Amino acid sequence: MQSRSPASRTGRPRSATADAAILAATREALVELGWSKLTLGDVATRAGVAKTTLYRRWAGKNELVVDAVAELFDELELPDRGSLAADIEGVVLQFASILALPEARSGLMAVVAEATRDEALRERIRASVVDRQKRLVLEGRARAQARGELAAEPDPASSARTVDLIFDMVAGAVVHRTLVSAEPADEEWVHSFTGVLLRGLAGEAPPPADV
Amino acid sequence: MQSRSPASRTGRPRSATADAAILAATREALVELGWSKLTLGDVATRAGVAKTTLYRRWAGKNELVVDAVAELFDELELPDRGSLAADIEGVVLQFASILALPEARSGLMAVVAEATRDEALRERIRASVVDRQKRLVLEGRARAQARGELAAEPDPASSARTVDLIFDMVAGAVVHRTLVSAEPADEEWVHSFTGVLLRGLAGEAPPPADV
Amino acid sequence: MQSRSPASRTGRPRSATADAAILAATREALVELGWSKLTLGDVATRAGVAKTTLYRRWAGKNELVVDAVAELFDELELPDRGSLAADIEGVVLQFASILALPEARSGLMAVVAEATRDEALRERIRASVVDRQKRLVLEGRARAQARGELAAEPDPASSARTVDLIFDMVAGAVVHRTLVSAEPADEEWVHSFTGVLLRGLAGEAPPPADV
Amino acid sequence: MQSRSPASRTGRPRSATADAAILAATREALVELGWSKLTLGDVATRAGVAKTTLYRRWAGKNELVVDAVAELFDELELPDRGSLAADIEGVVLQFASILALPEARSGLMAVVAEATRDEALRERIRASVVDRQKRLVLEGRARAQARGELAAEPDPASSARTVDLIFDMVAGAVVHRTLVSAEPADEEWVHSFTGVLLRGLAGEAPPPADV
DNA sequence: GAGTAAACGAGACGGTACGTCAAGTCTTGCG
DNA sequence: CGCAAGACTTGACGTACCGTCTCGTTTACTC
Repeated sequence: MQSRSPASRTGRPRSATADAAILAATREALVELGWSKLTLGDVATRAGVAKTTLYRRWAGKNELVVDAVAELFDELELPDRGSLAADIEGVVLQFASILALPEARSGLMAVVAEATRDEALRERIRASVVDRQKRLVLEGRARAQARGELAAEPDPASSARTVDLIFDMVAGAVVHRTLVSAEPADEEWVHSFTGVLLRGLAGEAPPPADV
Repeated sequence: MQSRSPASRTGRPRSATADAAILAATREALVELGWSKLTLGDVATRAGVAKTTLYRRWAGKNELVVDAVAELFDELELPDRGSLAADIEGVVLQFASILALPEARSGLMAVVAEATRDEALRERIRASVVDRQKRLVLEGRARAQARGELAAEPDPASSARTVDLIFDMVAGAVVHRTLVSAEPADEEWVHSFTGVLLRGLAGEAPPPADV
Repeated sequence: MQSRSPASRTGRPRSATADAAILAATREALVELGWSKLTLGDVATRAGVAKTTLYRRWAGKNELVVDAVAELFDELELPDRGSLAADIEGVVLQFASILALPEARSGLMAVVAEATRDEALRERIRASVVDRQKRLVLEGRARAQARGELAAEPDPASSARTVDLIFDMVAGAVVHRTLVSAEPADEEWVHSFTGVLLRGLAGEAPPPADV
Repeated sequence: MQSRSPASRTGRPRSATADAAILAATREALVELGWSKLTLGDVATRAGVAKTTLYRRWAGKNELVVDAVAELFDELELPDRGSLAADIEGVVLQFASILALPEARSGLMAVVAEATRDEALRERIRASVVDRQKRLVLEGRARAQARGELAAEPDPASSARTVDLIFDMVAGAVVHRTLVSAEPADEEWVHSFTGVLLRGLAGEAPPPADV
């Protein structure tokens, strides 16, 4: 999250509870106010903390919100449901349920938007949010290959590209459904989505003539 | 965009050039400053217009940026490339090229983020950005069905659901690739993406053993 | 009040009623809002007149208010009450009753304050407000000299100085009483004031021991 | 001037120098621009202070100017010149010399005008400007009574009324001479004024026939 | 268990932008 | 050309947060 120079061993140590209180207050404020009306002064007040304490730990609103939202993704995991399709549906539903939380909806897109002009922020998001999800894709694929549902990809570079592609497709679709179309990514939708993802558009409907 | 009561026929009419100047200035400022550092006062100055003139036409930053970005999507069209796959690749590339513009990158995600807490804004985005793209999906599908590449869907409700799903998948994947992964949605990527979209994950790689 | 070039004889003539309506609306606004919150746009609306019409006649707020307030002083006159003391009391009470009107209180001091930095405005005030009152002082003195209550002053320069002095004393005292001390200049006060003015401080109280 | 709750002992203390700089800047701006063109933003800039700092201490232009002008009256005092007439001339000259300052001319009338619609402002003016002067009248009268120039007034209520009357007459005359007539209240004028004030109009000229 | 160094709360500080308001000017079309 | 309507530029308003800076106070380590 944030670290102090290892040399500083003297003086009063930072309050551990303050960190937690600030992140909780940030999420609370995100729910009530949304990203754009969230102010650091207000967060500090909610957390029962002085503004300086907050600035001692985070550089600004962006960094703070990334950390606050990232904690929501801690619980993601991939239970083995027996088949690739079921595994995908499971993890997509988990992802969708997080995006349904107002604190995530408000904050996530906003920091992504900010990150278009801030490389460090983009890296922070990648490290604390994206990679945590991408790990599940890797895990799911390995499992599917073990089951024989997917062939092994020998070339590591091409393999990485495929993972990235799939991840962009999964995460992108859920995000777009949830935030842009503003419709719930419920079980029915996830099922349809998984169908297309696995079998393609053509395979979805009765098989085409030839192609 | 914005309209006045049709009854108001008296008084000095609004300057038509001002509108265009403001929207152009907004895009310019988006490129240089990005969403969060864009200020309406600065936009007004760039447009050679008073702040009040700007506020007379738009309620705030969000509405202004939506309109400014929406104009970028005016040029989208779907040339007939002969096959569904080629059509998809064509339109996805067009979409990706717009998202590659800095004025779109900076602004689009931000207004979407704002829209999570503002129904009217969400509707404005849908009307001026999303629907303009969704039309292409409809058109492409009709063409594919005419070619026999896709079967006709008799049930209109299910048909609409399918269009929405495909649209979320296409737009979401491109957006995620471009803004979150921060990698270019170039021809190679679009080709891979189209492959998965049409034939599914399983069909992408060399066919699996059995299943 | 204001004049147009005598050459302009063509075109639509100015509405005579507009002038009266504007001045009346100005006084109404002075009562309701006071000087500082009075706006020309509001006056125009109250008068049922366009702002341009107002600006065509007056240069600004100051000039307009002077004219609006000056009309209040039109009615001042000096009935012959038989003695200098009674005449003074009469005119002072008249003056006080005008200053008791909210439209005068609010506006008069404000334009005087503005006039400290605007020679033309000061002249306008002098012409339309001050001189109208000073005339009464002259008249009253002539009458008193005719009655033998005051000796004639042969030197015209010294005579003018005395009139100015008396006028400053009378007007100043009433204004200060009314606006700064914020107490009514009622009959009792006017009587005491007139006593001091005519007989002096020493003569006011029972005569001092010696001196 | 302005005070904070005595309990507030925490937090960064207010800068003492800022207060002085602001008041000085206010007087400077009054001289250069006059009341109506004085803006708080400009004052803040002149004082090298942020606008917020200014608003933290004063509610608005009126209060600020009253305090800035009030400081000019700090130096008023009443040296014993040996006779009532000489004392009066002395203090009136002092008062006139303050009113001759452009910072006082511009500001004082304007705040008085504002005070006609603002009880709190009127009280503030009374406390910081008027009472400071009225004290001198009281002192002068006591001294004159001690000298035997004036008889003691046994009734306290009537005594207070007399002081108020004299004060309105003195202050009103000087103000009117200076600001409305826009003539200097120089020694000659003050001498004439004192003559009338002490001996009355009748006593000023060669003694009238009878009365 | 005294000293010390950093964290802490409070809140003032210099800034920047906000969104609004009024001033005074400039088109419109109608009379 | 006068006039009502209303858009226009300009510039100040008073507010809200920003991120920084004192203050005086607390709290843990260290000697």
